[in-house]
Amino acid sequence: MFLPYPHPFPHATIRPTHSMFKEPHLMRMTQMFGKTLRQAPAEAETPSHRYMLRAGLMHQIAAGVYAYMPLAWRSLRKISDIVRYEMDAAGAQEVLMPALQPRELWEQTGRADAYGPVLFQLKDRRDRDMVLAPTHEECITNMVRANVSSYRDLPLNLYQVQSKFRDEPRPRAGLLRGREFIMKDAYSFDADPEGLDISYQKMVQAYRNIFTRCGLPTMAVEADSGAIGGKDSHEFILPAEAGEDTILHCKECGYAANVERASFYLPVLPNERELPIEQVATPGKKTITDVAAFLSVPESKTLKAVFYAAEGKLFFVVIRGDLDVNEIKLSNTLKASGLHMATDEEVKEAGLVPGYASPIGIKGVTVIADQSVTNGSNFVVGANREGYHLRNANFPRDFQADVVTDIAIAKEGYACPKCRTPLSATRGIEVGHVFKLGTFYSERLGAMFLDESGQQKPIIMGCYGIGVSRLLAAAIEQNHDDKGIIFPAPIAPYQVHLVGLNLERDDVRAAADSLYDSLTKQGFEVLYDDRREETAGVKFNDADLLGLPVRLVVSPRNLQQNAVEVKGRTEERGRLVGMGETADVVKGMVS
RNA sequence: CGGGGUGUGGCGCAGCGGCAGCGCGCUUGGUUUGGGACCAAGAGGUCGUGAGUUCAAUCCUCACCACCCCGACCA
Repeated sequence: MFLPYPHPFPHATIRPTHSMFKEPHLMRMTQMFGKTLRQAPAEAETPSHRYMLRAGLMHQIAAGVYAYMPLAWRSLRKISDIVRYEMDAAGAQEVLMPALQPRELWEQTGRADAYGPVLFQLKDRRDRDMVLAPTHEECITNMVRANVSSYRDLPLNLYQVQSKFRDEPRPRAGLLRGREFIMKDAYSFDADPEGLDISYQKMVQAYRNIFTRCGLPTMAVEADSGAIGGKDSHEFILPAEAGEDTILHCKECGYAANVERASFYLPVLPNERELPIEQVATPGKKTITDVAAFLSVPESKTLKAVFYAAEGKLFFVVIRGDLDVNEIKLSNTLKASGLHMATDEEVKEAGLVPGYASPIGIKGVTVIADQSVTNGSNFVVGANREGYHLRNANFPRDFQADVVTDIAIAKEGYACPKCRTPLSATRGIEVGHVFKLGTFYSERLGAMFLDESGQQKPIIMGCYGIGVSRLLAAAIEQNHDDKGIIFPAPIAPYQVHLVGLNLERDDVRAAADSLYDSLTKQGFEVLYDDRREETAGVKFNDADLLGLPVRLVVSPRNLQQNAVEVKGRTEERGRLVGMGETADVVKGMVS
């Protein structure tokens, strides 16, 4: 092999000690692709979106579709390397699956329709229906089916890190909700429920390790498992203002749940003697607030009637007046798709009077009661007659329900279901989600195995996702100030931002070059601002914007003392360190 | 899918029937140099697309497209 030039990376054989990258990680700003913007593009509002565009981390190609530029890609690689390490450590094996799949595969599980318009669909040249995979349960189950046939092949855990596609109704906030995004998904396969419990717990622990190692503390909360998920499901939430999820948690006992699923303790009302029912005139009083005030009773002594419609049917929902319906819980109870609040017309068609509807004497409509109707007595309810309500309605004396269950939404300040301490609310970003899937996919796709007694059984599955690209955005969402990004050290694109000032001076440039060289040789990842034409202010502002953990300044002023200024991104001001001690000081800051 | 908004140079914006402008960025030369320097000279635009009105359309009308925000939705 004959090289006409000196090798461009003379340190390629040096093994880095502080970096997870095996290749040399040299980068001078004069060479780096991507530039910073003083003003963020107008379309970006969320901090992470604005900073990622301003700092030259990514480039938008379409709504919810972005190209990752070198800095973002380095950060994403660090995240996915941590993910890979922990998944491997937990015994999972990495695979890579196609994004392009036949629609037929999705028809076998019924999810082609279930996903609806969110599923990207296309045709190949032979007019065959194809999809871009939004997730990979079908694909992996199909693959496992062909390769697992005995309990001896189990347990098994396979994972992938790759792009997934969802035609979201509304892409949002840059990488927080994209239509093409990078996701890590792991799928576990077990012979029995106990095995699934173990696989699940291993993944939960791996997730805690991953987020901790990324420098991103998350909370694991109980989550709604949706229509297909099994009984257990947890989300990993990164607290941040821009988050789309609301979490209720108890500071006393640690209970934490997504509001979609959170329950709460409802104080027991004193048992009253049931009084005879009576009608009262309540002209023009349609809302619970009005009725309660008009009759001088607390809202907890009223019952609220709410109507929902789904799949052409009307559902009469009764809940205590001081509570509100959680539509997700309701939807899970009804197992109906397309649930929505019924219109006044739909209500009238069922022979009911909006504003004065009553569960008493109702026929031909499914009645769902929140369990709160059993907590309290002598309620005020509608009389199903314009302008009238009934006093002293009692369950089950005066009305019955087809289902009585928990369909109430929890709110901040309500009592913790476990210890009765008032619950706190936090907004957060869902960065991970684990499910116990059960046998939904294995049954439909025929992924069976023979157990020890020779009996054929469906494999029991779990799935475990981490939004890798979303995690990057979430990290910035949680870690920034008015100057720019504040990267947690483990996922920063580079560890050190080396700023050279007055580089046209030979002595300064020589010192900065040599520090860059030396740190790089020792395995540090250094982004070297070697631009001669930019002023100090520009360089400092770019350093703040890019948000690398450590900033080093080599300048004539510092050089007089044979020193380098060292400043952490979050520190107010830097301190001078002898040139020779720089590496040790930096090491302490990034590890 | 409903409501709202925006499309003019790489980014931020102004212009509003009659020669397409400003700031930043970019190029060249010079002066500067520790928190987004200064002077001078330049390069760069099918004014989102199509149709219509008009002597004349970036501007008015209509349709479409794209992007953003709120909501619905988000296994």
